[in-house]
Amino acid sequence: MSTSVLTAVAWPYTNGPRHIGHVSGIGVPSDVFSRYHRMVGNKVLMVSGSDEHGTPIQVQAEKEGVSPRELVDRYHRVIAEDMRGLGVSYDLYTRTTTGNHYGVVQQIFLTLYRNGYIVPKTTTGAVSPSTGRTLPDRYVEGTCPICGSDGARGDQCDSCGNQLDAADLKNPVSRINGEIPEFVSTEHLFLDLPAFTDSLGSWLSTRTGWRSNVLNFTRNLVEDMRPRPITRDLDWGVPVPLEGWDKQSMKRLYVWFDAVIGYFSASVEWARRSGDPDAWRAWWNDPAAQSVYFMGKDNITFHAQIWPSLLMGHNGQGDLGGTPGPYGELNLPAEIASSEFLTMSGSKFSTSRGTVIYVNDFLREFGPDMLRYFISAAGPETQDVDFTWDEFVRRINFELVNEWGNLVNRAISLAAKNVGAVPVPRAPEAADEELKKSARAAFDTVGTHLRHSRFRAASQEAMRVVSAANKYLSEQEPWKRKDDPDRRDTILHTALQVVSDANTLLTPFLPHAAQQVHELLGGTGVWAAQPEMREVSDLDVADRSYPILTGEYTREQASWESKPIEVGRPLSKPKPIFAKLDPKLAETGPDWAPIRH
RNA sequence: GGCGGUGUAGCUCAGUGGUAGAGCAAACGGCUCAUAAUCGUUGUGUCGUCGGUUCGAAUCCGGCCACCGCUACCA
Repeated sequence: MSTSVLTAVAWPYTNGPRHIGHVSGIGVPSDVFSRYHRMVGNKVLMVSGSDEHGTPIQVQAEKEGVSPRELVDRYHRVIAEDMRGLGVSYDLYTRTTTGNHYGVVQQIFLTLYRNGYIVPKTTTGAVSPSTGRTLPDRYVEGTCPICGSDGARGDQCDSCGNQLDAADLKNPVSRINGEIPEFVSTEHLFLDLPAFTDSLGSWLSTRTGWRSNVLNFTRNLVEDMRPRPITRDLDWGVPVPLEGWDKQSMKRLYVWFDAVIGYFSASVEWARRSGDPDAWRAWWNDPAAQSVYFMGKDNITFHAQIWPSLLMGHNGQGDLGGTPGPYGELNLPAEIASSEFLTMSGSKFSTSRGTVIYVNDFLREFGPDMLRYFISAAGPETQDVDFTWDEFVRRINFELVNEWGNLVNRAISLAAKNVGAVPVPRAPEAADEELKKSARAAFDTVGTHLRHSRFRAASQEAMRVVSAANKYLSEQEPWKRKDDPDRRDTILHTALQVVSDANTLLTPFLPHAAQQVHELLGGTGVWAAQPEMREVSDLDVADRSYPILTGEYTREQASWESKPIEVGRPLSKPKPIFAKLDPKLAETGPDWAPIRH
């Protein structure tokens, strides 16, 4: 039976190109997951986009001397290209500066407001005198009132580690332009999180199958929920659709509020572009649909606490009750698949320290599947993982190239040389049946791991089939069977069948290589479909266009089963699907990201 | 400070009560179809530390040590 699966992928902040840490916990795992579900026959909707609002964008734009829109136009394209190159199969990768997103966000806001979950409050905050914009605490610098050290930030002092309030800093200065911030009282709208204490708490208590760290962390949060501001004094964001607020150029919805709604607005945009504007309902209104959210651990609070609260408030399911808005009752997250962090030589990726590896550099030199394999086999799934070139070279050369690449080359070369086509199997023996059986059984074990987002275990199980096939060939020695062509053909047929099965099992991880292997085995057409960049017109704003990622994944042939290979298909001597990495890479790193000693 | 995580073979890790595991690395041997690839054999550990529960603990409980993350106006 086909299930509707929504793959909701965290929205990258549009302030620069992606590094491999960004995609290791989010892009690659979510894509492996989605590809698997499509192969099983489920209806997958995979959405994400660029998160483009907020103070950091504005600050950076000013630093670069461009408008915020120019900045995000540039990086949206760069990030989309990174994802395309990696083969992340979004049904829609869009952005938050679209007319559609603005409309959906405002509609959700209005429903929350009508249901009583949004309340005004007057607060005191730092404001830049020259621009009138909110100055977030971390952009205020001064002397720490506790330990007296200079250079403390408004949110926290790095010297003594205490949390601070920007208003308490001595000699506060804006880190953006050095001016002295004003502390003014200003009215803002708040999401009334305490009004979800009971509803969110009881919802969480019914969650099963979530990773325990996500559940524990969120339960902790629920114990102490305070109203959270959803507006800012800023002119870069979604306008507040309320009488009196909509005309103020310096009041906008706070970026986190509009960004999480992106999962839903992107689904709506996808539906509108598909020709059936209500098509999103299969994933959002049908309680049988599954929605799985992929993000880094720093984002758990937004996905397990705030986003469910927004949805409950919209649905009228919070402690204050209410009724759903025009979108009807929207599904809450079924699973929060949060990842840990990829570190670089023991510390966080850092642009300023030069410890960073950009996706586009990586793709240019190694192509997508080596990175995809490494992340799947050794990514930060349950704990932080340190990326080293040494480990990368080892995994790729010994596991991917030697075992899998060589098996493909070995089996097809043998068949091509001896038969020139997929040979006819004669009387199979026990060893043949056993190998084929274990390959067939792997569809269950690997599939179970993938459904539970256990990508390391899944790829390991798939590789087990590869090892078994190598061992089988060594034992059966088909190259010594010139005097018994029937037996030789049976062995070669078996080996090719298992290569085909292993290729299917590896397709979610290695979609590009899988396409090649499909063709080496004599197949034609699209085995694993890839996303494409498309330039589209904004659906609601005249004269505006932007690039999206989308794809026609229904035309791909890959399906999650052992398909009998077609006897008689011509085979020719293959070219290796992977080139081995130079071992020197392990010591020096590539010249665009050299290892520093 | 609070919350949480991690500490198992040289390396990367799996292993939630019943005689310590995998892959890689190392050593030796086989094979030579294949990208010097592949197959087989072999070793290795006070499972951070101290104590407790138990017939029995890497596995449960408590103390301690080391490293790390989060701590909400960060998007």
